[in-house]
Amino acid sequence: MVTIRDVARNAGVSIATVSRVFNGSSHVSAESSRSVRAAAKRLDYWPHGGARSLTTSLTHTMGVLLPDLFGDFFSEVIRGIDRAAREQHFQIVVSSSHADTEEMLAAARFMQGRIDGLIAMVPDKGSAAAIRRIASRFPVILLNPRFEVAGCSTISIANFGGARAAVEHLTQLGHRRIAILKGPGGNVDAEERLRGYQQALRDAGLQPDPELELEGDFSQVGGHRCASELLQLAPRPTAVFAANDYMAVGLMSALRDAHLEVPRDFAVAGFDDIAIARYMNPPLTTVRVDAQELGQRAALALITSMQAPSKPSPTHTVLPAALVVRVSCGSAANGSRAARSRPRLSAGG
Amino acid sequence: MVTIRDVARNAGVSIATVSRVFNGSSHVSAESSRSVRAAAKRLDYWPHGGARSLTTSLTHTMGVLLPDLFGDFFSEVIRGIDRAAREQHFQIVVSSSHADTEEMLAAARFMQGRIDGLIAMVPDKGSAAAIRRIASRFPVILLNPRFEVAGCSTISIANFGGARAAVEHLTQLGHRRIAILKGPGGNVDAEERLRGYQQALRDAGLQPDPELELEGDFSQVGGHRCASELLQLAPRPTAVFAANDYMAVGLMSALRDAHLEVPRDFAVAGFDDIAIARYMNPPLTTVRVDAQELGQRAALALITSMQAPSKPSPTHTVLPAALVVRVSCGSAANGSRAARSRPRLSAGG
DNA sequence: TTGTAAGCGTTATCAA
DNA sequence: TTGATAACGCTTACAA
Repeated sequence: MVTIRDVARNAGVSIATVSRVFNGSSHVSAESSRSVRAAAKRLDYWPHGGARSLTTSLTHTMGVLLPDLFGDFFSEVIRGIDRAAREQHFQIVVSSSHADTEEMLAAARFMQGRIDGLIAMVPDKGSAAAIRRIASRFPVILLNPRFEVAGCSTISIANFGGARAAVEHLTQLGHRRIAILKGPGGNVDAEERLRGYQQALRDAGLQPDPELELEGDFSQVGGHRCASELLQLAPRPTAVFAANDYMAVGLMSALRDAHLEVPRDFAVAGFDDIAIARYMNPPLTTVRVDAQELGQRAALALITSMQAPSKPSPTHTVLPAALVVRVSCGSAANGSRAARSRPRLSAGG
Repeated sequence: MVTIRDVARNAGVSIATVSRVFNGSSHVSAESSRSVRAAAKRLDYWPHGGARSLTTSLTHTMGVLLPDLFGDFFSEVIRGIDRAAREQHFQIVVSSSHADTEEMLAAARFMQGRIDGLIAMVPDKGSAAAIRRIASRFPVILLNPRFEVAGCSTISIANFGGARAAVEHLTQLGHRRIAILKGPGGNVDAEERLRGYQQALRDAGLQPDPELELEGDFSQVGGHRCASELLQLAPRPTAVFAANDYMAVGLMSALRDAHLEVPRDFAVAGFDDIAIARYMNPPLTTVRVDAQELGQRAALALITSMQAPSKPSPTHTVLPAALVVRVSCGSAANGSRAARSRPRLSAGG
């Protein structure tokens, strides 16, 4: 390995001078600068990032803790983080799928001394104490948090508002018996979307009915599985709100297998607006969430808070979730030809 | 920040002893060990990873260089890497979307001293020299490479064989005029799949026709856009092989808009077997590629090569791509009711 | 079994 | 403008 010492020797200067050249110090003669650069090029010298950050205690790296990396949503979040990070000349170290709090803590521990700050998405409430411990060591930005952590900025998605808008769309189309495919138990997003669903029902003078709340798991397979359960309900619902698009995809496929037609026999709405939603058959009415922006904002917030001279007071951002009306909910319940509702935005959570 | 020195002082021992306790050295008395652990707990001591790896010159981290992070494929690759890495107690630092070779090189340079090895996916041939430079500093595993780099192990996907199998499926169904939606120019995967398509045609005694090779870009929008071009071809093709599933999705959506039915009016085959392929309407016949395994194998290969006492000779693995027959290609060309071909595997590249 | 001290490859503080 | 040299937080001979 070529070190700063080799370059110094080769250029006939001290290591301090080499360091100065590479860090853009102005107090270097043109002559020295030239010979240092020449030597570095000759030797193909690459500075050792680890050593550098040991002295500066700046790593120019941010950690990312996610529950999983599966599917459009997480990949878009990471993409957003990566994009914003690169623009600010930051790298990211990613760690996901922690079986339990202990494993998550181990990952964070490992990052100690390798990152300047952390972006964490922790859907599990039991990890609050762990996050607090982590947040006492470096700046932490929380994504869609279930809990408050003193001093941590948060960025969330308007799960409640988005779900409410989707279900309101269904009630306005005349549907009275609307089922929901819930997300996995204990998941914040799932719970908030369920709340939004229930609120929209109440807003329409309907009573939430536990029988209509089907257990899902955010997966296509899960959505597919729910279909039979759905079809056994009596009287049969006329509409379904799937708490995410993957479940809607699975459900619609199962309905097709059962020779049921969407939206004629069932209105179906989803959540997330995954890339293929608009290309589905029929195109899926869903709630758009900008996962990439979630990541981007988090990265920017983190960099801001790391570069702040004193610990800034935390901010809490909620990204809007907008209803996107396509075809899968049809125009009106039970085939009656009511006016088709227009696309509308739901601004808050 | 609590350092090893604080723990030593608090426990009444030297820093060497603290270090020994944390590194599981046997030459420590039970008494010392106990008091060190107690002190560490009291102070909530977390070792500084960067400092540790400076002395050991082991970072327990691997770098990942990808062209992008968009879509199912890359997210599954990262997921596979992350999974295998965690099992071996490795972390990953990710960097993607490098506009040019210079930017990619900068990312690798930045990683110097922070990683033990690198997994790189570089679809651009012009980066060969850069990769060679990188590979001279630490072990590099190449994913789907376009070029050879001395000493680098590679893991690829059977693009050629998979595409050939898909198109062979179409010819066996009786199709004679088969178009292809090509991937972006300069992309290895795209080029290999095109080669496979052409070979399958020749195998069936058909002459590849440039007119039938439509320019695509691996995106849904691109697939959608190709539809009109496709429909203007005279005589009109009866089948289309899309070089990836996203384009197939966009194409099928456009065909639907044009009141054309798949597979009745067009047989459509894709490549990748993305998560929703089986749930599409109609379910998509495609070529399955295990992106996660690609990542997993790469991580394992990297760890193996890093831990080898001497530089091991490079290996070149090709992951099979298996044809998955669903509905989108129908049973026989032009509505004739030929026997439906069975799912079959294509083993090689 | 323990402690002292010499690194690891940098940056940063002094004098010169 | 330069060069010694002391950090940075840790591991690891080597001595005791």
